[in-house]
Amino acid sequence: MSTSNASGPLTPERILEAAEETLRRFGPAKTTVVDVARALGVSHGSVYRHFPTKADLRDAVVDRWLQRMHPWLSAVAQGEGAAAERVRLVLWTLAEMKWTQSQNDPEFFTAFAELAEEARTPVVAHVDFVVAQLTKVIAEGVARGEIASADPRATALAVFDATAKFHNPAARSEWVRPAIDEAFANVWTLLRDGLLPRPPAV
Amino acid sequence: MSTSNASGPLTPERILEAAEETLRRFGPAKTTVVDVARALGVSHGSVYRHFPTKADLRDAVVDRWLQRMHPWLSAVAQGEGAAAERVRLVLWTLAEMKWTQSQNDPEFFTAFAELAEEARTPVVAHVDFVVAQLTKVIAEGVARGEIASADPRATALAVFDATAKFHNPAARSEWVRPAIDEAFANVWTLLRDGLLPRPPAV
DNA sequence: CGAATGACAAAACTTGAAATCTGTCAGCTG
DNA sequence: CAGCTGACAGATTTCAAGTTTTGTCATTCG
Repeated sequence: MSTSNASGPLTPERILEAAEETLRRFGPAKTTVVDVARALGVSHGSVYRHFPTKADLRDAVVDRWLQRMHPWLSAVAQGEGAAAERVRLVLWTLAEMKWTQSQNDPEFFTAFAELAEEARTPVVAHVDFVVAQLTKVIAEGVARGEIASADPRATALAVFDATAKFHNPAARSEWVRPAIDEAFANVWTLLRDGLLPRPPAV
Repeated sequence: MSTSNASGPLTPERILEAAEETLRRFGPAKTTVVDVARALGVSHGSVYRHFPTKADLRDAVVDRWLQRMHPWLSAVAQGEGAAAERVRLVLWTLAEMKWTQSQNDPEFFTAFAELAEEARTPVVAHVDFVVAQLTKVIAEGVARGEIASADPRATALAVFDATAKFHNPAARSEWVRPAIDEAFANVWTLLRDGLLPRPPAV
């Protein structure tokens, strides 16, 4: 019996699509490779032809999820306006996207946050991407005299770490509005004052 | 048969001592109220006379553990020197005490970190204490013209939140030395520059 | 001949019956 | 009689047997 699927050859992309859908429906605890294969109308052996282990498949799904945010972050990083304001926007966008997802679909977000805890590699790549965007904006701000920093990458890491509470899914239990907006505003006030160049002492 | 214990009447303090010791030996998952009672040579009914539920006993142990840090934090908060430096010292001491414990006795620290995740009330009290210390130092700095802040409590919360990565046990997996010392230094540079008053623009 | 299958062994999970634990309280004991 | 005990009911956890899942690979299919 051939359960052959309408949509062409089996590709990593089609598997990832089906895996994310299955994860969404059953949750990370209940999703098996056989479930994913069934959603595609193939045997589980075929899935293993493209992803050597279940952990690799899971990491690839997490990677896809994280990378979907990247265009939005690039956009605000490359926008117009003062460098400090663009740093704020990158951090805010990063946090806001996660808050929104976590509020709109808590189960899905929790599922992905749990997966992300295990999936070191894609998370490291995501952090690297965000820090690279911040570094670019800060370096530009330094060049224009809008931001004071001896080492733009160190400063980028510092603002990223200092706002961890707002974008790290591990802290999601504290994302209660409106308290979290206020906390972000308070932290940002301090960071912005730390970024701005000081006029030479009199 | 009386397994009567040498040391006087059963007090909450003696129970907490035994509970902490038992938790340390068996871990939070394997510790039962019966174990604690056995360590004291009493029946578990006697423990329930002093703590209405196991959760209350656990919270009291966590509370004791967190409060043991308080004298050290008060000491640096009340020390001499510039206000900003004392803010740094409070945050550093808070982080350092946790890093040290987590390195010296990882199992014990993990156990307590897990307990703390469930024990809302003592954790809130601990955060309140630390923020109160920071608020005092910042308010003093503002009075002396050493620190710029429109609202010392908001600023205290901001520096506390901005350093969450360094003192929140939930982030303990990232406490790898020496990377974490450097990350702290970078964040602090930014926060300090945000705290210092700016000379009036020319 | 490359892509896919499905039978298979080992590992990881599920299940439910037995054991243990929590929290109560009537009664004992010093 | 104040403080403690231990039997007890209901909730939770353990453990071993049974089931499912992962990952491999010889074989089949187009």
